[in-house]
Amino acid sequence: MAGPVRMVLDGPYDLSLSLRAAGSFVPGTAAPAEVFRAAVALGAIAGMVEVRQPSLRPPVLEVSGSPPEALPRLQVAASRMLFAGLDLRPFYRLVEGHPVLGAVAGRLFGLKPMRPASLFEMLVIAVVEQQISLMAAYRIRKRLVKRFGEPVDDLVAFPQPDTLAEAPPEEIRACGLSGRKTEYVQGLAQTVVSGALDLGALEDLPDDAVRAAITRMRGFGPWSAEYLLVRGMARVDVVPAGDLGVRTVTGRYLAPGGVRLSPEDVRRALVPFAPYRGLAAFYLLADARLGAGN
DNA sequence: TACCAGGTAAAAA
DNA sequence: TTTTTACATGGT
Repeated sequence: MAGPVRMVLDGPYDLSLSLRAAGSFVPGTAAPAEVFRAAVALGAIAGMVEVRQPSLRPPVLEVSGSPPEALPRLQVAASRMLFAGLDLRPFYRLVEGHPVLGAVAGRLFGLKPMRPASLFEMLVIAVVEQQISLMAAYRIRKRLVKRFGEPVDDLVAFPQPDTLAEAPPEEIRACGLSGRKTEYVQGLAQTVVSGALDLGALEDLPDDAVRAAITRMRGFGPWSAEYLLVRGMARVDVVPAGDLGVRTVTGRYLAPGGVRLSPEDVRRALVPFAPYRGLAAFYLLADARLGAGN
């Protein structure tokens, strides 16, 4: 293992809190971790990266990883996964004084989302999570990773597009995906392998162009495109307003009576938080999860 | 047991 | 064109 490399972030960050929040979205939550660890695909092989936070103020991160020669790339990957480039200060200024979001941001000071190492993984997760509970989706994802992923130490990197493209459909179904979702995942994998969809190039496109590129594929509707934008691409103003979890939590926190909102009402309720509407929704979801005793 | 859970495409009306 | 329906798993 090489490193650590030291980074100082712009604006507040609390890795421990962010790990706890990420864990709260996953069933069977393990004991709260202080160290972020992930397997990262590096072309033909996979590497492993670890991140620690020795100092909260100023927010310092220490990144280590293996193999040693991949440390620079692993550092880039870790920065990406932890939203290291996102400065929370303008968001906090925006919600300061808001009766609900101000209080939530105060409780969750330093919280940032986490995202998968690749947009491909985010898109597969989106398909897996369609319609079924996060609990069920998590189990299915774990089976996919175990069956098709690349082991590194005690971790497993998410399967590569070519692996899923070439896999026998029945083996993907055996992980718990429906026949239809198996077609979606393999269609995505083939589209990426063939070069018809350049995931790297998406990063340079505006939101609407990304939406169009994603929804062109069978199995990827508006929700999946918005999920990719906000969760995978850090477009913090994007909100999947049709998302059941978002509709429920925005209702609970922002609507009189606390009832689940319609997608239109979700958009209305989040208007004051532009250009951070997606981040605001994430804070509400995290607050609900963490407060619920998870 | 039935129903719901961070949707989508395809069939039926 | 608009409205149903099928899909798979896991918790309650």
